[in-house]
Amino acid sequence: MSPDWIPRFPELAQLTPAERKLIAERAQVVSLPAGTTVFAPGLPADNFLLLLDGTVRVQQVSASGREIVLYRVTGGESCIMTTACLLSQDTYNAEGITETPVQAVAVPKAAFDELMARSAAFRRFVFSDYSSRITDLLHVVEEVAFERIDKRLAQKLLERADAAGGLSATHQDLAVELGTAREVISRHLKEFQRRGWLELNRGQVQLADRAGLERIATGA
Amino acid sequence: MSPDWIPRFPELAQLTPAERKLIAERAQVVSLPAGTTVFAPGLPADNFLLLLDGTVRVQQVSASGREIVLYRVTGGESCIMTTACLLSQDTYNAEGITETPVQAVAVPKAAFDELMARSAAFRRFVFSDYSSRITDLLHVVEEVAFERIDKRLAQKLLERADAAGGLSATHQDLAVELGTAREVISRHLKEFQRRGWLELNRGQVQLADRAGLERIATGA
DNA sequence: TTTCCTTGGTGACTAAATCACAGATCAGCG
DNA sequence: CGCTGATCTGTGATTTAGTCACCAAGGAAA
Repeated sequence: MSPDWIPRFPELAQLTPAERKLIAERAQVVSLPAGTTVFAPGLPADNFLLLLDGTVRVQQVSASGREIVLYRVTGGESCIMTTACLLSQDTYNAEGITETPVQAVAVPKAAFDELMARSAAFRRFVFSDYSSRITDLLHVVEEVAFERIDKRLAQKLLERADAAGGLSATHQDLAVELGTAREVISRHLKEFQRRGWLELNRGQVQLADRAGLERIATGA
Repeated sequence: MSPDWIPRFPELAQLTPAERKLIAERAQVVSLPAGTTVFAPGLPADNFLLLLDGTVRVQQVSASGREIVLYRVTGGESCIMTTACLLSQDTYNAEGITETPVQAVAVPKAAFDELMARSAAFRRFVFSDYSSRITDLLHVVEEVAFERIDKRLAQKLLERADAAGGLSATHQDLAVELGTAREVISRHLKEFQRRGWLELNRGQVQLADRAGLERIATGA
């Protein structure tokens, strides 16, 4: 009884029939509306999540209330932070929130442990997820510690704009993406607009000259 | 044949005799002089390292040459970053360097995989190490993104000074600890000295008033 | 001693963050 | 429709951090 979502995770293609059966019996497909807190300090985290659809945003909140987006988990990936939370003694202040409606497979901790014990493929899957997240975090450290805000903002705009160059986000949203202050974003956006690289409207950014942004984004 | 170093890792106390035998036969105790590069971009990483003695400093280097210390691995801990490097496609720019002479147990990748397959205790050990490192990285992100340099510098001085309040480090060393510029450190140290909190000599900082530093370090 | 290298000091400037507002825009509602 | 409160954006003033360009002191080595 191989569940029909297995093909969504190429790394799990090598699971044996018995392992597929185990996962089919013990895991549940869940639907979460946008804005659901998937994990947070203090919340019990007793499921390993495999995302089928939608995205989960993982971010950190400081004592002073400022926030920074660490990374996003999308379809075909797993959200190891949930389980990592469990293991760490130190409390840490990262939280995961669904950005869109999400369909996910929830694997209870006991089943997760059993799969880890039995399946080399499952172990590889989990480890590669850990590695990706560590890579993501290293990337955040590098950006925050060493890169200029204008460069990071240009990168983020190019990354998050849709095919038509549109992007729905307030200045505050963009500030959280980069872990900076709203005023800083407002000023840089204004300067980008002055240079003709984009148009601004309340809650909306419209890219007008990707090449200009790309020059900044690559550090020219 | 349980190797005599097993008690150094409490999490491994529950290994069965067969698992101990496996590790005894396949792992090697190695000695590394201070300043050895344990892992780095481009270097093959084919051993899982368990530290017996000494410390490994893990740091990140930016394109522009600036550096930041991410965390340290000390006796009784394992250095998962080495294996994490292997799994991640994306190149990343963290490197591990021994700060002191180091004694470590090197477990070859094949033996590591076998232990992961056979021992729940070993899996818990590895996962708890992953979690600790993620926690460390989250802490770095938080500090870099949200905290003031004077506060972080005071914390670092208190953390790294010996019992007598002495600390051998150049201003540049301290700048790397915090991922900032040498001049910034020089100016803050000077100000701390002016307030009577410490004495400065070439390559040496001597704390004179821990209470003063602690007030800054806790954000007063 | 002279030379070279490392370390630390400093002024001038740019970038970013913080603080304190004020104006603009929008959604909901009487 | 026209208020009202909430959200979003703009902006000046100030502080903090980072960058650039040097120079000088101290120590090591030739």
